[in-house]
Amino acid sequence: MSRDENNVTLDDAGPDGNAYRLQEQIGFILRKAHQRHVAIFAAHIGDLTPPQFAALARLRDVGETSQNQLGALVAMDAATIKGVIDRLKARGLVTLSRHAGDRRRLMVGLTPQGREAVERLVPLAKTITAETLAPLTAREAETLARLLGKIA
Amino acid sequence: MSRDENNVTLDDAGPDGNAYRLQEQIGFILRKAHQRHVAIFAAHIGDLTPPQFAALARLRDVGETSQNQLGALVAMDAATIKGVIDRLKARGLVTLSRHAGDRRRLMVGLTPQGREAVERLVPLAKTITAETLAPLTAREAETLARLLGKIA
DNA sequence: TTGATATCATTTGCGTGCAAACGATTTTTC
DNA sequence: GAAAAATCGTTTGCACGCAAATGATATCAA
Repeated sequence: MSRDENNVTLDDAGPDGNAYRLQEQIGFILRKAHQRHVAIFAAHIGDLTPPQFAALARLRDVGETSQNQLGALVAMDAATIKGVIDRLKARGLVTLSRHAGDRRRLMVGLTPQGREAVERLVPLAKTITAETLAPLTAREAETLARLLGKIA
Repeated sequence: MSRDENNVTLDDAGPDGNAYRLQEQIGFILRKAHQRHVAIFAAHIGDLTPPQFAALARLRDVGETSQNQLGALVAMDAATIKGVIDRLKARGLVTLSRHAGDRRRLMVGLTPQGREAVERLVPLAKTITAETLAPLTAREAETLARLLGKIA
């Protein structure tokens, strides 16, 4: 063996070992991990999606807020949060009202049923988090959450 | 201070500190991290989505495969991969043909343009991975990929 | 005050992502 | 070989998620 000492990779790679394997890319793994979490969520909470639950849970914490503000709190743009809120409204879990001082704002609040739903589902949500992290040790789960938070 | 020694949490929590904060749940952080990655992807590769690129990249690695098989390789169910392939087909990046021995199978292959697109985009894809991981050290990135892989 | 700009919300269009039901084709089982 | 079961693909319906365009209202500046 004279030249070509970098002959370590398993498949096509340039002379500097610069292969591109989809399965190793962070975006691909991220998508799969997210998919698994959604599946676990659906298995435990069948009648509410993760975004819907997120909106309810955040609403419980911060109280009545404008629709777009709530969207910012749960990482949804204006178009997306609108659909989520519409569906929660149709199920009687939130109330909508115009802001007194600013007629552009659409205020969103929890109904008693909405609040009851959050309280009832929080234990399940904890289970979902635990099951998602089940393949990891407590220490690893801590690390994952921290690193993921950095790139989120 | 006599009882209630666990008084550490910042907001509502039971006597055993069991608060539920949405922002700390792995599913929520996962969704946000995924969103950021998709945004970075779109900023670099505007005319192809991550799933579309994933299908092309995997197709380059494994050669001609059936539609559902390819779906399994890129973590998409039958309904989803169909839409992705349809759009790639419409853009002349893949070819479709019936399998000789099994007339149920729809074989998918790269066209010359499809192959050219993959080769051209792989460097950009590497940049996208790097930018997504930019907030982390090389060591942290390694750890994140490993832990994420465990829960994916 | 008015005119420009910013903000809040809505709508449309497109692309995932999944469940469920379906038809067509194998493969298995008896 | 015929019935039953499995596999491959398609279609429909629903729910995000985002870009872009639009209308209504508020705020800022001249």
